[in-house]
Parts: sequence; structure tokens; C-alpha cells
Amino acid sequence: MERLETRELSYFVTVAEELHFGRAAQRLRMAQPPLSRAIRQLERRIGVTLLDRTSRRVSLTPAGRVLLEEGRHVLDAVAAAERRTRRAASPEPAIVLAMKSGGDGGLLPGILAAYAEDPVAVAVDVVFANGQRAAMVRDGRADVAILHCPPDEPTGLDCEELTVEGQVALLPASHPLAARETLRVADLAGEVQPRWPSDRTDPAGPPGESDPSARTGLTTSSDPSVPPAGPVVSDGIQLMQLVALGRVVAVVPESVRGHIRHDIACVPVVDAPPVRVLIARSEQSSSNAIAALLRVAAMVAERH
Amino acid sequence: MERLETRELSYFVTVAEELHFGRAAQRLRMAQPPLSRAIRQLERRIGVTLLDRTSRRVSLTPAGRVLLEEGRHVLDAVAAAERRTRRAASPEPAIVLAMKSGGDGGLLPGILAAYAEDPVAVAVDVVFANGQRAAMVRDGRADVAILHCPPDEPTGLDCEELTVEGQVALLPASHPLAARETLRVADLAGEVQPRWPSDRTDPAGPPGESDPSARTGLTTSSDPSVPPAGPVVSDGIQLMQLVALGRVVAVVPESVRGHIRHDIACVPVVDAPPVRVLIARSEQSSSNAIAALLRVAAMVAERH
DNA sequence: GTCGTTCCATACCCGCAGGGTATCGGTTGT
DNA sequence: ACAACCGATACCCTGCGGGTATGGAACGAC
Repeated sequence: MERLETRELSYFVTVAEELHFGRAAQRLRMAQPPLSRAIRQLERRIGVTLLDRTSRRVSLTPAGRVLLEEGRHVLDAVAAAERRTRRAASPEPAIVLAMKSGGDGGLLPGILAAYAEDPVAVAVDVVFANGQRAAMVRDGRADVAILHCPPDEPTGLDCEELTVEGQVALLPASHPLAARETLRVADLAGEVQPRWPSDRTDPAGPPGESDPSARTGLTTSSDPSVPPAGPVVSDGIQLMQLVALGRVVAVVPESVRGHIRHDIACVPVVDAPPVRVLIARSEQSSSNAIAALLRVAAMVAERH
Repeated sequence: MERLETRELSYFVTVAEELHFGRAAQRLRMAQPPLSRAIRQLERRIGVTLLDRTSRRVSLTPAGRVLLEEGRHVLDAVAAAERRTRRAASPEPAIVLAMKSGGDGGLLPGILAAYAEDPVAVAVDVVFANGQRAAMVRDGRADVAILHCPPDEPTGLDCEELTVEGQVALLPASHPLAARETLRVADLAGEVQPRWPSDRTDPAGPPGESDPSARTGLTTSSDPSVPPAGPVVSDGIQLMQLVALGRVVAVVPESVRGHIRHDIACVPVVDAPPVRVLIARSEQSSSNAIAALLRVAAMVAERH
């Protein structure tokens, strides 16, 4: 009995995501027949049917769904192994911390200062990433990340809760609601909300690769109750500009109050779900430098 | 740039464990030259030196140590992917729970009974394993395991603490210390303690493969301060027999008091480190059947 | 020093697995 | 009924993964 190879897993994951051999082969930069054959071999080897194919549509069996999930995990682990090994070979090792700009609940300066005192501390590279932070930890692009729990999905990560924050609405100072003491989510119904770039899907793929949603030709506005999707913003400055111009209204964790422009009003949204600010790392990684950072972070967060 | 294959990783992990190309090749059932070549290719591909070789000895670089750890994790994940997929394809899915016999702190019956009430419950297969329980969860042979924290190493697992137990010494009724109310670890110095089979290394390997320690010819009694290693016991019955015969004295969690023979005395060891009883699962595995089991277990443990 | 042993690297060869092109055949929408 | 779509099959070929033979450096014995 042979062992599963990562190439086969990556083939299967791609097909399972596309549910279409032709497109999957395209994404994998190969022809469709060898791909079909490889998947068949995979199925025979583990003795399980993973896909139900008619010549018209492809769908996952229950076993296929679990292999999709497990396979993604394997591929992340492989990517992480490679990246972490490369970084371990660099002359001066460092920890990579991923966060959304302004998304640290104001805790990061204190954490870094306290960590620098630690005997096992090493340099900390802070990188800013909008979506993808959890994925970055999973596949080794980052060692730790600061996540906001409702949007982010910390499955498979080793997390520590730092704070729980309420949310506030950012409004142009001239907005009718700007004078209110508090708001409720219902008050903001119909307002245009900004979107951050693709938190869900992996925007990687080789250049010249088209967006999957663009491929279908229509903008997948499946749910008409959602207001017309707002403009895509990729950093806090852009967001502030759009708010100031009255183009969007944003709901963000209250700690961003610290760095907003004076022409923007900031009103608590009392019934918005509270946001848990987490610090997460990969579940293995027995590095004590990283463990120390987590420990210090928890202590700093403890005493507000 | 090509992707890392699991075959290469398994080659590297084997070499890194043996620190000897010849023996590694033997374990991998292949000749030594292709193995050397494969490792070189691996190093060139990721652009990092993993091993320092003189023609006399092989040693790991820091990067090599990282890849050894990450590689093991990948191989576990691959094995888990295959096994979980196979089990998902079985007509009637079940959860596999691994435990040491008598190692459940007396909680398991209650947990299983409560779990059976849960709406999403599925069948639970209980398997007994002496060492290896953590590894079984990591590589998919089990879905959850009951661990005893000091000996077991829950790195990379998602754990829930069920209880903390003190430890007791099992002595033959005729033993001079059997009448004591309490003991200290020092009192047991010099007593012969039983050993459980290979908690550390993987005893797998194809039949006809010799034990690595046997290969060196000597019994690796590197630390002479440890009393002459006791007999290996592989289940609780054997242990009880050996204790009753006065051949060994065992120190075990206090919950085993429930099922000892009448000719064995049981005395608390007050300064033995307390044992944390954990229930652990793999860090991903978003299966809600498993999540429910963990939840129920925590509740049952809560109310003693 | 020299010889023998050990052990990793190099040189060279071979078979098959993995990838490509051409084409078939079943399903579906018009 | 026909065209379009899409996965499966048939067939070829290159390159990679594996084998054997041998080189060459490092140590130990004497």
C-alpha cells in the first residue's frame, strides 16, 4: 500500500473546490485527462469513492468532504514546513506577527515592549494583512496573528483571548445619525458598508488567472436583502476617506477610536455582536520564543 | 519552484532520526545512493542546508531541526487524512476513543452515558492503548483520547482538562510500607518500578525490522542512577500480578483504587506530581459529533 | 605511516509513473 | 435531432525515482 503524495492531494483539493475537472486542470496548469486519471488512482488507492461524477456534474461524497478538509490541512502544513524551515535558516531568526492595521485593540505596543524584556525574545516582524491572517498562521507565512473572532475562523489554531470589544459605527460628522449617543444595527440598515478584499477565498493563483466569481459572468448577488455591495477598501486610510466623503458607513471595533480623523463621528452600536480579540499561533511549533510571546501577550491583556 | 512531496519529507525525517544514511535507507527499504540524492535535491529545492555531513558523522542544522518537527507533523496529517477518509466512507460512522485501561479516572461510563443522550451522538469505539495515545490522535488512528498529562505530551492537540488526580502507590499487602497512611516519593527510592512498552518511539516498522536499541547491541542503560529497569507490563492485570508477587511497586493515579485486587495495598504518595486527566482531539476536525463528545465530557467532569 | 573499515557521494543505467494529444461516449439544453 | 459540454479511454513519450558499482574522505589499529 502506497503513501498519499501531496501532489495527489493538491489535485484532489483543486477538483473538489472547482467541482469541474476541466477548470481544475486549468488551475493546475495541466491537461484534463491526466488529472482524471490521478483522481481515479487516488480513489483506488485508498479504496474510497470521493466524487460522484455524471458527465454533467461532479459532486463530493461524504468521504470526499472529509478528504477535502484534511487535504487542505495537509497542504497548509507542507507549505508551513517549507516556509518555517527557510526562515529558520536565516542568520537572524525573527517571529512574524500578522495583524489588520488598527486591529490590535491598542494592545500591541504594550505587548511588544513587554516581550522585548523577555530573556528568550527575538525580533518581531509585524506584517499587515486584511483577510488571510488565520490562513497565514496555518500555512507558515506568519507565526502568530491577532484575529477578530466573529469574522475570523480560528479552527486549527492555538488561541488566547486578549480582549472583548464592543463595536462602533464610523459616520461622516454631517450624517444625521452622527449626533446620536448610541445606535442599533437596525439603524444602519440600508447604509452602504465597505468590503475588505476576499477574506474567504485564496486570491493567489498565477497572474492571468481570472476571479472565480467573474468566470460565471454574474456577480453572484444571490441574497437581494443585502444592500448593494459597497466599495472594496484595502486599508484604514482608504476607509476613513470613504467615510468622510459619506460614501460608506463602517462598523468597527471600538479600539479604533484612537486613530480616527476629526471629521468622522464614532457612535457605539449597542447590539452589534462583541468582537473577541485573539492572539493565535499554529498548534504545534514548540518554539519557546513564540510561546513566550503568547504568555506575555496574555499578561499584558490581563491588566488592561 | 516545485512543491515538497511527502515522500521526500519521509526520507528526510528518517535520515534525521537515524543520523545515518545507511540505516535510514535500510529502514526505508531502499538503497543508500538514491536516498542521499533525494536529500540533496530537497536541500537544493528549498535552498537550505539541513544536514552537516562529514563522511564520519551526520548532524542536524537548526533549520534541519525545524524541518524534522514540521515534517513529522505533515506525515501525521497525511496519515490522518487517509484514515479519516476511509472511516468516513464506512456505512456507519463511529468515533474512536483511545485510552489506557483504567486510565479514565472513573469518568468514562458517565461520559458515554451522557453522550448517548446527545442528538448528534454517533457510536463510540473504545480502544485501549498503552503508549501512543497522543500519537494516535495526531495521525488519525483515533479521534479523541484520554491522556494523563505528565507522561503524555499533548502538543498539537486540542485539550480539555477533566480532572486532576493525586497518585497512589500499589504495594503487596505484606510490604513493610503497606501499613503507612501516606508515603513520599523518597520512600520508594530503590523499589523496582514497572515499565509500559515504548511510550516514546514508534514501534511500527515492517515485520523483520529490528528494534533500534537492539541494533547497537547494548541496552542503553545510560543513566545508572535509575534503579535496574523493571519488567515491561502491557496491561493492568499483569501489573496487579507483579505487584501482588512483590516484584514491582507501581505509582498510579488514585482513581485506579476502584479496581485493584484485595491483596494489594494502596497508599497515597503525597508529594508525587498530580496527574492531569485530559481529553484531547486533533486540532482541526470540525466534526460536530466529536465536538459534542468533548462538550459532554467537560460537563460530566464538572459535576465530579 | 599504512592498511582496513566505514560511510557518504558520484557515475551510470533502467523501468515506469506522470504528463501530453486525440478521440470517444454519455448527458443536457434548444 | 443536433450541438455543445465534459469526463473517460487510448496511446505515446519524457524524465524522475530507484538500482548497482565504485570512488574518496575520515577515523582507528598496529
